[in-house]
Amino acid sequence: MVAQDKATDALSFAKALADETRQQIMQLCCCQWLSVNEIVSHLQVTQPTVSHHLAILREAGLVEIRAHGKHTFYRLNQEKIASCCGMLMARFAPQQNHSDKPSTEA
Amino acid sequence: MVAQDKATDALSFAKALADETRQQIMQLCCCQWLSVNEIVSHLQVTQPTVSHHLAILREAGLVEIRAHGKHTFYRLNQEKIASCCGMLMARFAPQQNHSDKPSTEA
DNA sequence: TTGACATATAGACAAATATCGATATAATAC
DNA sequence: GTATTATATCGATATTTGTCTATATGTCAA
Repeated sequence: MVAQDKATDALSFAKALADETRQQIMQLCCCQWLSVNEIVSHLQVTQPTVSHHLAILREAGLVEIRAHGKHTFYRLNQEKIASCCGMLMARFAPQQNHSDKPSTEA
Repeated sequence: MVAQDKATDALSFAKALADETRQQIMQLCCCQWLSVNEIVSHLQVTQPTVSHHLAILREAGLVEIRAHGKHTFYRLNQEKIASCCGMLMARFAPQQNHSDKPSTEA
């Protein structure tokens, strides 16, 4: 597995999060394994749409997958979420001094 | 100032981050005040495009603004970034036990 | 006031994407 | 085997969004 650079990680993480339906899916399968149909039954979109969003979350590494007979179970990858949030903070909210005024102040 | 609900915050934060040009802008004005033209000079897009992205970052509360004569200076709001990242983690990566197997396991 | 400069806004257009219905794939049940 | 169920993929479409040019707004200098 080749590590992506930080910028790519930050972008793909943000893009994966940037949809309301995907955030709803993430809320649903946070802390529990759910099959695709179980997820569909909680939302107002069709099964293909849910599969599409799950594919995006999967490619971003934000969900774990487990096949079990006819069913495929998904669960949110909370560790990945935590590490991506930490990466975002390190990238955009470093804890260091910053000036309080524009440098070109009169 | 009316507080948005968590879901709205999480979505607008993610959407604001979900563009490469905006992330470049955020990198540039992290820890320093920059005028719009200074930002433009570092990027490969036009001034109106930068203004457009700054408006999106502004609406999400991710940048601070300071007018100074003809110039308008922007700086990344690192505290907001940190709080939004914390909110995302609380929402999608709560530190609690979760089962290791699908509940419907045979 | 006029002109130059800095930024924002408006409108058009193209690219990306969220959604759907239809269908393919795969596993189980009969 | 066929039928049924669960999920993924395909192709079309509508919406969103990023970008541009043109222009408006606002500030400063002469």
